[in-house]
Amino acid sequence: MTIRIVIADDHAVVRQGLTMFLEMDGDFEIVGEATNGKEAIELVKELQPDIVLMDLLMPTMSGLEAIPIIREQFPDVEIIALTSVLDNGSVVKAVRAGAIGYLLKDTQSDELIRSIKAAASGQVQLSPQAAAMLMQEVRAPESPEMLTERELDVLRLIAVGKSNREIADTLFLGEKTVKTHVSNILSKLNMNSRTQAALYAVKIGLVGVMG
Amino acid sequence: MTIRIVIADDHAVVRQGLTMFLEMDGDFEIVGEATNGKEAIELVKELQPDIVLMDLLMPTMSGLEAIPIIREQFPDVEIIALTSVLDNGSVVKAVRAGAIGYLLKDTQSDELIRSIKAAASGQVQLSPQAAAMLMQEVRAPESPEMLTERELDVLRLIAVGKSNREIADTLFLGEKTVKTHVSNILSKLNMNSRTQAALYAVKIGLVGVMG
DNA sequence: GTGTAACTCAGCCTTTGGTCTGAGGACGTT
DNA sequence: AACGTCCTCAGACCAAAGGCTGAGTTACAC
Repeated sequence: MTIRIVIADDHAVVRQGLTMFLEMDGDFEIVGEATNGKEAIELVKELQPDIVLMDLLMPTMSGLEAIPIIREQFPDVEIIALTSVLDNGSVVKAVRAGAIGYLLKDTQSDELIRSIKAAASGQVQLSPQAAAMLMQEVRAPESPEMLTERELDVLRLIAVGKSNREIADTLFLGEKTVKTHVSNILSKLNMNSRTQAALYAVKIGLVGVMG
Repeated sequence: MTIRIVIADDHAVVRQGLTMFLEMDGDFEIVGEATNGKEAIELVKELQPDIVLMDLLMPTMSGLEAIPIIREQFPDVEIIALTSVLDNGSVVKAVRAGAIGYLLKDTQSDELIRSIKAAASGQVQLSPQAAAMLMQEVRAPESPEMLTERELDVLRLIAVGKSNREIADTLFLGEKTVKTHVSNILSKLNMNSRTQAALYAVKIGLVGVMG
C-alpha cells in the first residue's frame, strides 16, 4: 500500500527535493503540494492523504496554525512538522498543535523515509534533538506555563542578551511595556534579575544554548 | 588492516553495545575496555590502539581529563569523544582537549562505523549537531583565554545569576572591585551586559546549564 | 452585560550596572 | 632596579534595570 503524501512548504526547492527523495522509494506518492497552511487545509480536504509534511513557517497561514485545524477535521491524517532550524519551543508548539513527528529539513533521506512510514502507522517519530527538547519540557516541573505568550516572547529575547530597548524595538513595543513584562516575568519566576531569567530560559530549552 | 579499538565507558551496557556493533564489521577489533580515564590511559600505554572511544563523563577521571594526556603521550592514537547528551560546550571542550571526533551514543551503527574509519585515517568526523556547535564557537573569536583567573571567578558567578554585591560577598571583595572585573570582562569579550556574559559562559561550558 | 486575563503604556522612584580615571600593592621577568 | 600584569579599591558619573501605581485596550468566558 502506497502512502499518499501532501507537502506544504513555501519554498519550491524544498518541495522539489522532498519529492525527489520520496519518489525514489516505491511506497510513497506525492499527491499534492501547498505553499501555505490555507492551501494545505484545502488539499487535505480534497485529497485525504495519509501524511502531511508541514513546514512551520509559511506566509499567509503558518503550519503551526494549520496543524490543529487539520487534526480536528481529519483525525486520520497524520502531520509531520518540518523546519529548517531547531529553534525555540517550536518542537513543543508543533507537538502541542498535533504533529506526530518533527523533522529537520537536513534530515537524511533514509531517516526521513523511516519517519514517514512510522507516522503513517500512527507511531511517533522524533529526531533525537527534538526528543531532547521535549524531555526538557516535561522534566521542568515549574514550567513557564505561568508565563503568557507575550512574556515568553520577551523572555526569549532576554535569553539572547538583548536589552529592554532592543526588545522593545524588535517587538515594536514601548520600552515601558517591555519593563512591565520583564517585571512580571521576574516576579512570576521568583527571580530578581534578567540574567537569572535568561539562564532559566536556556535551562528549560526555551532558547537553544546556541543562540 | 583491522582497526584496533579501546573503549572507555563506565557503563557496561554501553561497552557491550558498542562491542556488538563494531565486531559485526570485520575491520574492527576491540582490544580493551576501560571504565574511567585513568584506566584508559594505562590501556593505551599497554595496547597502543588505533582508536579510543572515550566517554566524557566517567568517575575517578573523566574522559575530558584523559584525552589531552593520551594525545600528548601517544600522538598516533586518535580519540573519539562519546557522550549520551549533546550538552553545553562539551563538544568544544572535547575538541580542544584533542578529540578528532564527537559522537552521540545513540548514533546509528553505520554512522558510527563510518566515523571510526574516518578517524583511524586521521580524518575529522563530526555529527551535524556537533559541527554546528563548533561553527558557533569559531564564529565567536573571543575565547575566554584572554580572561584572567579572577575574571573567570567573577564570570562564573555572573553565570549563575549573582549580582555584583553577591559576587563581592562570596569572593570577599569590595563591590567596586567586582565592578572593575565585570567591566573588564565585558570589554574583553566585546559585550555590553552581564546577561550576555552569563549566556556566553554557559555556551562555552564554563558552568553547566544544569547549575 | 460583567467579569477576567492579557497587552499596552505612563510616571515616578530606587537600585543596580557599567564606564572612566586614578592609584597602590604583590609578583614575576628582564 | 625597572617593567608589566594582575588584583585590589575609590570617586564620580550616567545609563539601564526593576518596582510600584494606575489606567486604557482588546478578547473571551460566564
